[in-house]
Amino acid sequence: MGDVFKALADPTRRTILDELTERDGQTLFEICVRLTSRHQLSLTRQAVSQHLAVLEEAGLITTRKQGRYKFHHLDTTPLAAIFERWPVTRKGQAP
Amino acid sequence: MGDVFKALADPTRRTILDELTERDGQTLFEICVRLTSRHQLSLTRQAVSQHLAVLEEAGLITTRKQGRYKFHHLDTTPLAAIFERWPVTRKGQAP
DNA sequence: AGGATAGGCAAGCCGTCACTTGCCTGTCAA
DNA sequence: TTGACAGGCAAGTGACGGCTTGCCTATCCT
Repeated sequence: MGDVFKALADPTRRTILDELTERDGQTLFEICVRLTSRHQLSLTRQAVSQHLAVLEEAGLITTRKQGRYKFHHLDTTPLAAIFERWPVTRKGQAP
Repeated sequence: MGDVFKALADPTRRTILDELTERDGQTLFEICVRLTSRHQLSLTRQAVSQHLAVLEEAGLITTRKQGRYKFHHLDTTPLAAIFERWPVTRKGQAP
């Protein structure tokens, strides 16, 4: 479970999750392009690749290889464990 | 929002949140004792104090000072922003 | 077949972070 | 009032993390 938070601790990785939320199943180069063109993040391909490896190890993304392409898919199920551990109490909720 | 994930990235801080979930409004020394006695974590008082500062800056705990005691209270409302950003899709949920 | 494309592996650099050590401030009780 | 208790403020150290550089493998297209 610690891997999930470690993965989410980096702002670039959170931006990657945002990009996959908007358009799922992107490849490494697509993510690189969108990070530079839409978020002004000029990162090396290897840097993004390492970020994706961290996200995959945390279980937040799954990969599907097809030919020479590797597509990345978002998986938010690990986030559900957060709420089971520390229930979120909003205003007006019963104590 | 990045402060929340940075705060949750450390296992000791997550354990502190667990302790405050079980018993809210603890003081610094109480947390120290419970970390050592129940979680086998032998940390200095200052180390725990720094962890609490990080958690407070992230908005995950609030402090209430009374005399020479300072009580720490859990606040899980920042966690709600996680689900608003990346909706958790459980199995059997409508696409 | 051969070049171009998509991606992987490994070492190195630099900043941040967790933790300690040392000392100082404020509050309560005897 | 003086010590004991609860907490705070730094500065220093060692390790981990993010990023780059350089090179290598695999797949597709002409």
